Amino acid sequence: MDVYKKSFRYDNSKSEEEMDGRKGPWTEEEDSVLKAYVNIHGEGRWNSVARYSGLRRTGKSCRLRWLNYMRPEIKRGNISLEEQLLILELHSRWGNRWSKIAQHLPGRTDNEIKNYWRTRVQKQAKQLKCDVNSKQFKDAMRYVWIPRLIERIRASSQSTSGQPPTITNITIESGSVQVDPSFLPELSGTSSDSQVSSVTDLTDCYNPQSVPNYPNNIRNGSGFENTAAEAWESSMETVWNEENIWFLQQQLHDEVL
DNA sequence: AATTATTACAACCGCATGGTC
DNA sequence: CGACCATGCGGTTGTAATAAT
Repeated sequence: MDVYKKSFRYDNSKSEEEMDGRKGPWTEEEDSVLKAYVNIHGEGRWNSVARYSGLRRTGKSCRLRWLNYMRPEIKRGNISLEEQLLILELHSRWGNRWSKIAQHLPGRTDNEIKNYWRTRVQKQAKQLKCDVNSKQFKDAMRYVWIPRLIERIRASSQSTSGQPPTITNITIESGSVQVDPSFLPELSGTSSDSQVSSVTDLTDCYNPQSVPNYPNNIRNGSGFENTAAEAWESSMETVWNEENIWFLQQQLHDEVL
């Protein structure tokens, strides 16, 4: 599932770099060498990997390539709704502790989560003309974005009976998270989505004056097109274990009460 | 159809941390 | 204790792909 197989055009052909240590995108040959070496010797000792594998890369580079791209358990593809929810929740608690957050998302790397945050979440904040750490934006996330995600997760679980247990089993105190689904911001990230419109939705629906009495005051959002988002969501692969579900339930419980 | 703007994400960098001598 | 080295982490950059104009 190599979605991202771009061929960057760093100048990889310089013989000096070949001697001193290459930079830029990894080639398939390099990947093969790294994979073979790690399969034999295991992870860690990255400087040794760099030194003895024949790769002209730094230990750092080898480590990064392995952890963020080549590990067999790496999950590729779009971030699922459940994963988005977990990222938002955990980030609200831990801030930019990407590595820590990633530990609770099996198959996802800190780099991927960081990229998700920067490209999606920070962009929303920018559109709202507020800082990502501001109360305004945190309220928008807490009272608009997250409930929306929960609703969508619930909806998707109801439409897929017989599925393994998922995060959709979360129980939230009645009345605490009741938001008109059509009101909430678009979160999807497919290339077919209109990034601008999704941002505009969040901007439009967020009304600082009405928020203090949330959740009852969140109303009147205009709907927006979900087609692309739903197509994207339906293609998601979600792997959840009991521990993750329990963990998120705790997170949500703490937030709601 | 061509050009410009935006998005996604791999990879790099600098700094922090921890282990060893 | 301090110097050195390896590794980990978070911020940032660069570029291909895609969307918008």
